[in-house]
Amino acid sequence: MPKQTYFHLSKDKQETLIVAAKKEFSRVPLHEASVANIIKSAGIPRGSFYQYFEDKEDLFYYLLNQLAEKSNRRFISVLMDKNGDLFETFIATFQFMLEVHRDQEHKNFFKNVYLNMNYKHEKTLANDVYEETQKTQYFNTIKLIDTSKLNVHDEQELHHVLKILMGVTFQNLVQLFVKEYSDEEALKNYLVQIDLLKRGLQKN
Amino acid sequence: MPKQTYFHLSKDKQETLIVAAKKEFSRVPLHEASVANIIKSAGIPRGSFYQYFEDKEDLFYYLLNQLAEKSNRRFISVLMDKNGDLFETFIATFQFMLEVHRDQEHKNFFKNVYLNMNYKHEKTLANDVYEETQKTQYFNTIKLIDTSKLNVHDEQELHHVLKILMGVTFQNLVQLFVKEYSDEEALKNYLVQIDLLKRGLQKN
DNA sequence: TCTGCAATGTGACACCGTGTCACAACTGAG
DNA sequence: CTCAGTTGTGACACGGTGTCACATTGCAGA
Repeated sequence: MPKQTYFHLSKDKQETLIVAAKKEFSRVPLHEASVANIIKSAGIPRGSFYQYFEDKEDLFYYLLNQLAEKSNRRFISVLMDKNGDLFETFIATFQFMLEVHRDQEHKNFFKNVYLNMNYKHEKTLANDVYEETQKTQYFNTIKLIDTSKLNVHDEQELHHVLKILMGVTFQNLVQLFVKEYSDEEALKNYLVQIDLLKRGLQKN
Repeated sequence: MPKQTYFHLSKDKQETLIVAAKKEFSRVPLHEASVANIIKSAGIPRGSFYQYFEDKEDLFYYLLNQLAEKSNRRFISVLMDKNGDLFETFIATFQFMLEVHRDQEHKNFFKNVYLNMNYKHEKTLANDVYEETQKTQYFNTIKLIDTSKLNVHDEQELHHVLKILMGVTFQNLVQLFVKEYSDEEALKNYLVQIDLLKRGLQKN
């Protein structure tokens, strides 16, 4: 989390920092990004940077979290639109992600995120970061799911279903960049996997 | 891949390097590891290191690949033992992984691998690295699978099933370190997920 | 045994990035 | 106008990387 000093800055300056950061994190993944480039691009002295952020990771995860929150809100609203249908929601979300990632403004940034998707990145994207909101938000989301269509017996199993779906979804987004799939191919593969998940991998 | 020079070294010296590398990569994840520590521990000059390896990544992935190959051979032999039962094989492999990771010699190394599991790590562990062997090995493995128990219609779907199972397996191994589960808890969770995958997430 | 080329060993060095710290500038309450 | 608290600033110490000129070794052929 950025330091208080950062939040005392004018919205303008905050935005400038974010833009500069995104530019650098679009160029290279986190561990190759340099503070030097960010400050040059934002036009602030080095010392100031460290007044605002602990380090580049602090800024990176703040940025990633902002984008994740947007996605998360979208996920919830789609879930409501689809009357709690989890599969439909995941598919719609995946499609939306394809669009977002196609967009030049975000493309390279997400490429660097997904190709270096480690636990902390995934946790951030799964909106698991700032613990206060985490649990309540999770329970609110869970409540929206229509479990009557799901093959689960208790909340425990529902939790695992979510884990599986998120895992598979992330995996497919990673593949999008690794294999340089077209949107159509990526979606096709994802749909096959979702279908397999729905109907079960084992023959009855 | 290490340079030829490395392979010209005596087995002893090779082993010393490997031990030193593993020590450093157990201490910290790849991007925090330093060549300085490896050479100090191995007792070789800096210049020599760069005679043997392109950089520390080269050494890291070589090491990881060695371990992955061991796992892979094990996977295949278990698959044969279990007469091609994919689920049984994955479960047995997961259990074996739990044992291996419990072992102090490997524990921290794998912790650093899994908590920073990015695409390249996963690809290496999935034994996807050196392209020549990759495809033939994949097809040989596939042939061993008893598809009569699986809810798949073609090889394409089988491929996706493998993707899903590997993804879920990796995810659970990561959780082992993130949540610091006991072996029993980790296995319990994994079994719940495998069971869900088998029977399908959607109610009939 | 000697010669000379190719392969390997070596560590000082140039370069680059990080995070800090002493000091400067600003701000606002009294 | 003052002064304490906050923020701005950039030079700097530190540590890590990969290279390169030179030293050493190994070995084939005379």
